[in-house]
Amino acid sequence: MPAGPSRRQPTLDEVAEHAGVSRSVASRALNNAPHVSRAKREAVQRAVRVLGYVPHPTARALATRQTGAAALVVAGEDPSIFADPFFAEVIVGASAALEEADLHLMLCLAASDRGRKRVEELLRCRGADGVMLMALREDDPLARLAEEADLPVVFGGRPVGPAPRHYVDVDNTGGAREATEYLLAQGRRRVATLCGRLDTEAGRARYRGYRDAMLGAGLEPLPPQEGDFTEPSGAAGMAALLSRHADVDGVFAANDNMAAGALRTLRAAGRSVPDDIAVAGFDDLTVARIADPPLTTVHQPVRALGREMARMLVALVNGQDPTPLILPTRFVVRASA
Amino acid sequence: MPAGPSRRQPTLDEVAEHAGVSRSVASRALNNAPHVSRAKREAVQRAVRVLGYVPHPTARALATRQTGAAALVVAGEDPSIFADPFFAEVIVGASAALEEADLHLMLCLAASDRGRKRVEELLRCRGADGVMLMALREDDPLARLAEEADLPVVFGGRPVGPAPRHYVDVDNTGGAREATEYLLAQGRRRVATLCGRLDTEAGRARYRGYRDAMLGAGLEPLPPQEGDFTEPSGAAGMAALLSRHADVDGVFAANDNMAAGALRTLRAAGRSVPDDIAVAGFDDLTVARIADPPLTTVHQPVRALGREMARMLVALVNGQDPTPLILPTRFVVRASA
DNA sequence: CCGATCTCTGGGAGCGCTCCCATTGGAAGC
DNA sequence: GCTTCCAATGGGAGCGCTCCCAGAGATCGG
Repeated sequence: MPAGPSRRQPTLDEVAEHAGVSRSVASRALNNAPHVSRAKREAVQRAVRVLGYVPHPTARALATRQTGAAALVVAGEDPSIFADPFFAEVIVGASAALEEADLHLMLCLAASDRGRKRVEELLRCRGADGVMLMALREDDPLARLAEEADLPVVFGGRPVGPAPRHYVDVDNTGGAREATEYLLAQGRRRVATLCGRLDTEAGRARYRGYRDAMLGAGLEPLPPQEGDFTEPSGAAGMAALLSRHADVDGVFAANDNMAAGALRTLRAAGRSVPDDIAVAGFDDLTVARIADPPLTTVHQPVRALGREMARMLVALVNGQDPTPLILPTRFVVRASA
Repeated sequence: MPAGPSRRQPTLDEVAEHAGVSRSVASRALNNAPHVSRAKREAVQRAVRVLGYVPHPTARALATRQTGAAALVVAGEDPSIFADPFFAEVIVGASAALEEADLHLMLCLAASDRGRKRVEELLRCRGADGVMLMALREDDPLARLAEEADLPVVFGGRPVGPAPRHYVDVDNTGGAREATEYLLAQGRRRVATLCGRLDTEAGRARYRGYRDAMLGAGLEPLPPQEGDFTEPSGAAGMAALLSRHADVDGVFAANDNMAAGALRTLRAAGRSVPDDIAVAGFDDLTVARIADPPLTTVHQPVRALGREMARMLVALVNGQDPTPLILPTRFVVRASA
C-alpha cells in the first residue's frame, strides 16, 4: 500500500523478461493466441500473477485501433430530459450488454454546444468503437454526422425523418393504438390525447396510434394537445383540454409523466378517475405505479431497449450487419382506465 | 460522404507536412504552447482546417499518460438501484463539471462480479484519470482498493466506516433531524421512522437525525423500521408500522420512494394524510411532487452533489488537495406534513 | 564586435502494446 | 535421408502523439 507513492505498473516487457520469453510470446500468451508452447504460456501466466501485471488499455488501444469503449449519446438541449428514469433504465440494459462484450460505457450528455462539439470530435476521431444515439431532435445535425462517420452507429428510437440504417425502437404506434382502443372498448367516446413533442418521432408515432384507433372506430380524433413529456406539461395540457372539451371522457397521454400531470389536474378539478374520465399513459415506469390511481399504461421494455442497442452495436463493431429491431409493447391495466 | 468506406483521418505528421513545419512545431501550435512563430502557428491552423484534422485521443493519452476520462462507479449488487432518478441527477451534474475540464464520463455499473472486476482493473491500470465512487455497501472491498490505487478518488456519500480522504456528501443527519423536528413541532408525538438500509451511511445518518430529534424533544425514538429505499419497501414498512404501533401520528421516511410507498399503504388503510398521520420524506425528486398528497420532504442538492464530486476530482487530477465537502439540505413543506 | 541569452526549430526517443515476418528446429511425408 | 511443412520464437516496425534536447539564428549589452 504505501510502498512509495507511485509503484509503477509493470509492462509487458517486464513480464516477458520475468518469464524468460520475448515480448511477442508474452503478448500471444496474454491474448491466448496460438503458437505458444504450454510451458511458456504457463511461465507467462505465472509472471503476470507475480508482478501483478495488468495490460495498459491505452497502449493496446493505440496498437489495435480499438478503444474498448462505446458511447451513449443523449442529445436534447435540456440536460434535464436525462433525469427521466427512462434513460437510467436504458443505461442499465446497455451497460449489461456492453459488459458482456468487454466494452466500457462512455456517457455523453450533448446538451450544451460544447457537449455537442465533443460528440462530433468523438465521431470524427474514433474516440469510441461505436456510438448509440438517443433523443435526437428533429433535424439534429448529429444524425447526419453520425451516419457519415466511419464508425458503427445505432439509434435508440428513430429520429424524425428517413429511418437510419441501424436502430432499435419500440412499437410506439402499436402501443398507442392499443391503449386508445382499450379506452374506446370501455365505451368512452370523447377520447383525447395529450401527445408528446411532435418534433420527436416517438411523439408523432404515439399520436398516429391514437389517431388510427379513433379513425378505426369511426370517430373523429380530437386535435392533439401537445406537451413535452413532463409532468407539468401534462397537468397544463389536461387543464387546456378540459376548458376546450368539457365532456372528454378518456385521455391517452403520450407518457406516464404527462398522465400523472393529468391526474393532478383532474383531481384538482374534482373529476373522478376512472369514473368520470379514464386516463392511460405510456412507459410504465415507477411513476405509473405510484400515481393515484395507479396508471393503466403501455409498458415499454426500456431495459431491453438499452440492451438491444448495445448488442446491435457490438454486432456492428464485430463486422456483422444486424437488421433494425422494433420491440413490442405490452398493455398494462391498472386503476386509471 | 461516400468517398470510399474509410477515409483515414489525417495525422499530425500530415498536418505538419502540409503546413511546411516539423511535427514538433505542429504539436506545439496545436496545444498552443510557446516557442512557435506567428506565421507557422497560422500555417498549422490552416492545415488543420484544410485537412480536417482531429487529434487522436488515444495516441495523446499514451504519450501524456492521461486518459482524458473520469469514471463514475455505481456499486451495489442490484443494478436496479441505478434506476433511481437520484443517479441520473448526479450524472447530469457530474457530466457538466467534467465537460468544463474536457474530461469524458465513463459510467461503470459495478453490479455483477464481472463489473466489479472491470472496475478493479480500471483502478489498477489507470484506465481513467480519476474515479468517483457511489453507493458502496458496507465493507465493500472497492473502497480499500480505490483508496490504495494510485489514482485520484472521490467518494459520493461517505461509505460506512472511517471517512475517506476525499468525499462530497449531503448533510443527511441534519436534514433528517430537521424533518423530524418539524413533525414534532406540529404537535405529533408518536413519530416513527421508515429508515433506509442500515448498512449504508446515508441510511444510518438519516436514522441518527431522526433519533436525535426525538431525544432532543424528550421522546423515546421508536425502533427503526428498515427498508431498502424502494417504494414497495416503504409500503410494506408502513404496514408493519401500523400493525405494531396503531397510534403513530407521524412518519419520517428515509427517502421519497419509501414515503410514497407509505402514502399508498395509508391510503389503502383509510388513514388520511396529513390529518391522521403526517409523512415526511427525503430527496425531493420528481416523485415528491407527484405523490398524493405532495410530499413534505428534505431537498438534497443532487445535481450539485454530482457537480462537486466532479470538481473535486478535477482538482485532484490537477494536483490540488481539496477538502471534503458537505452540502446543506433544505426542508420543503408541501401537503403531506 | 563578440560572447551571452533568447526564441524557434526539427530530430529523435519514447509511451506500451500488437502484429508481421524471418528464423529455427522437429515432425511428417516420400 | 532429404525435402516439406508447420509450430514456436523473437526481432522490429509501427500505432500517433508528446517532449526533451541540441542546434540555428536573432538580439543585445558591454
